[in-house]
Amino acid sequence: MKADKVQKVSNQMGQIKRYCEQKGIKLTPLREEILLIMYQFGQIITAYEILRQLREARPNAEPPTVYRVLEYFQGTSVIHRIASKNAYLCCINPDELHRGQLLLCDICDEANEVFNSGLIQAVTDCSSRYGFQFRDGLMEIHGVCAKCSDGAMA
Amino acid sequence: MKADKVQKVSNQMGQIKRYCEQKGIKLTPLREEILLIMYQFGQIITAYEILRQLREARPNAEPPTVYRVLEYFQGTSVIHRIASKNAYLCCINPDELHRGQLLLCDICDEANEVFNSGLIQAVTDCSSRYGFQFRDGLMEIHGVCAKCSDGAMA
DNA sequence: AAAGATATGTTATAACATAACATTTTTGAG
DNA sequence: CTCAAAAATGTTATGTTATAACATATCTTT
Repeated sequence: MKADKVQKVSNQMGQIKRYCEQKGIKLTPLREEILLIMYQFGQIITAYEILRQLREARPNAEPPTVYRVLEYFQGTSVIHRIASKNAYLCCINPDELHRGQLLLCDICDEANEVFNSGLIQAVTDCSSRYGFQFRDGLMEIHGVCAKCSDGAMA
Repeated sequence: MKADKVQKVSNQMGQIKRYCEQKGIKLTPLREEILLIMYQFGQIITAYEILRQLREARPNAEPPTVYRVLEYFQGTSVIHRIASKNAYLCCINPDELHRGQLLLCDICDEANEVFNSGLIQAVTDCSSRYGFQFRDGLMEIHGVCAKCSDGAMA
């Protein structure tokens, strides 16, 4: 792994640890290992991919081990579940109340989490026109990312 | 089943048959049976629920039988797959290019398909700010429907 | 009637997720 | 400190969703 990536992951781990301490979110060795796997993976990841990697250190790990940690972190806004991909992603900014938009590239599978309050407002307004109360959460938006739409790709 | 519901389902079947004929979408006995099951169910439905019902008439039906029909209809914009629910729904208005918004009630599971071009514009605009090309499709919006937010519910 | 395309049948398994109960570890009250 | 409750993790089994791969049947066109 390249040095700059090691540094990046290390920064992310430091940041999330501070966040968890502030919020009273308990980290355990298992939970930290799973966060580390997710940050190192650097993109959306499935529960079973986490399991495969976790087994390098813990050969006896079973699905519930992973799913319980994922559930705990979802409940504490540390990670998102991406329903349309059956995958998970560490939240870029848990302070933003765990909402925002996820721009999902259908070509390269890259996920870019952004926060646009105008769009949240637009959805809220549109919904209310039908008497529907929009529940703030992560909105999954599918399309093609900048890299993939810039020529280059066949 | 109540008479008005029978009438409604019958109308829906008539409408979709005309639509398919216009568009060159081939209906077969199996495909019609599955559409009928979906319209009669009247809400979002899982592939395995369709399978259970299909087996009343075709006891030997297996998952691929259902999934292939669902795939065919998705490709022809006759039904939507709802990723966040692992479920399927007949499209209210296939002519609207198979896009729009699906207001999904997290309490009663009701799905209401609507079409708001302003919202599509808002999402397109927001996405493009990040160099992302929004792919028009069904947007899944979670929240609470009018019925469920009107007191009454505990 | 034959050839190719389309649709469906059939068997097996992959991929995603949770229920239920056992054990271990942590935490807090007394 | 220590015991009891709570929290976390281990373990086994199974539920749920979806597809791969190959066989057979039907339809279509010549």
